Parts: sequence; structure tokens; C-alpha cells
Amino acid sequence: MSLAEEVSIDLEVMFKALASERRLQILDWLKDPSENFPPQEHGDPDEHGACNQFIVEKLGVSQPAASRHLKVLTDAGLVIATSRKGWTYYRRNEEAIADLTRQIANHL
Amino acid sequence: MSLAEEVSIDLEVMFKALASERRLQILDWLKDPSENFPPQEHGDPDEHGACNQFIVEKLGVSQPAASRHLKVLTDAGLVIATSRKGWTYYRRNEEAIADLTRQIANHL
DNA sequence: CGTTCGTATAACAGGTTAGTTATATAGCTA
DNA sequence: TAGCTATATAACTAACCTGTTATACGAACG
Repeated sequence: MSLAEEVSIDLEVMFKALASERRLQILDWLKDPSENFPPQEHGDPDEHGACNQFIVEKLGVSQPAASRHLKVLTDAGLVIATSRKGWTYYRRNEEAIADLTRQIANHL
Repeated sequence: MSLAEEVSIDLEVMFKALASERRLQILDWLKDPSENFPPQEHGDPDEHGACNQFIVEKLGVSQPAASRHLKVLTDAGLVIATSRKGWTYYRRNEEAIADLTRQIANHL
């Protein structure tokens, strides 16, 4: 099987990750990090995504709560985390999201 | 606004309804009721869907548990319930599912 | 080094979900 | 009407989810 060939996605895991207003919000914000978050001194928002701290502030929940939402999204593969110089940046995994969308269209 | 115009679907509600192996299973079975369930004396499986009882048996949970899963799916609008002669039949709401799929493709 | 900053994990509380059994409701049928 | 069948609801329990505060870890810097 080629790598391009769709390996069946666990839809339940994906839907669980998406079944949260907060996480949907995060995914939406990450569509355009430089638009939705303040400028960052370190780390290009469009390359590595937004840093945890900004997401915490914008979500309006405690830092650990936001951190766990981001973990759920990364565990599902919908978001990619990059740690650099003590900061962690999050960006959408567009490929995984596209795969998921395709799978939903084909199999739901 | 015309009725054909897409009124924004509550994605969180939909994803919550879909975030369950059992309910995904039900939706899959209902793609082809006459294939996946025993023949019914009453009610055309391809027109009205499968009756609750068969779904209960195939799910392998208690009747009330299955009944509630079906309620979650119907409340989300993904499944349509038809009561007739004391039986209740369930079928997929293909239009709603297509709308949802489209919304996911556009906005996820 | 020791402190500070950013993030992750631990421990706990409250609400929700999903299962169970028991019971109610509604439509046939004898 | 009485009784049977199919389904829905109620009441309860265990597990899970999401928030909190407190704490640990790791990198940068005085």
C-alpha cells in the first residue's frame, strides 16, 4: 500500500476531538494565526502557528485547560505542535484535516 | 433567505452525536437496511428503515440504551424516526448528512 | 547556580454520558 | 377488557470530560 493510500482514520477519535466548541474555535483561529493572534517576537505565526499563551488568553480558560484541549487536538493529529526555545507553537495539520474531510464525505 | 440556503449547522451538536462508535455503527447499518437487518413483516426497510428491535439486537446493548442512541441521532437530525402500528422505524436523513458533509468540507 | 517564564502534569470537583433494571405508555389481539 | 408486544422514560451507577488550583519540568538569563 502506498503512503498516499488512505489508511482508515478512526472516525470516533476524530469526532470526539471535534465535539467541543472550544476545540472547534481553536481550529478556526488557527486557519489564520497572524490574523487571529497578536504578533509574536519568536516564531513565525504562519509557519509554526500560534503559541500556547495566546490561545489560553483568547479561549478565556485556565492555562492547563487550554493545554489539554490542544493535547486532544494533537493526539487526534488535527494539530501539530512545535516546541522551540521554551515556547510551544500550534498549527493546523491541513493534510490530516483534508484526509478526514474526504473520509467523512466518502463514508459517513 | 431561501429555504435552500444553508442555515449554519451546529457543528458541535453534530460532532457530539457522531462521537460514538455505537452511533457510527448504526448510521453505517442504516445505509442498507435490507442488507444489514432481517426481513421485516411490517414496514418496508428501504422506505422507512430498520425497526428499533433489530438495532437493539445487533448493537448488543439493552433496549433502553439503543433507544437513547437513536434519540441522540434523531435529535441531531441525522436519522428520521417513523412510528407505525406500534413499531418505530429509523432511517438515515441523507439530506441532513449531505448538508453536514458539505459544511464540514467548507468550514472545518 | 538560582530565578523567572512558558508549558505540561497531577489531583480534585462538578457535570455529562452510557450502561443497567424497572416501569410506564401505546397499539394490537384474543 | 385483559394481556401481549414494542418502545420510551425514570432512576440509578460507573466512567468520562472539563474546569479549577497546585506543582513539576525545562529553557533562558541574571
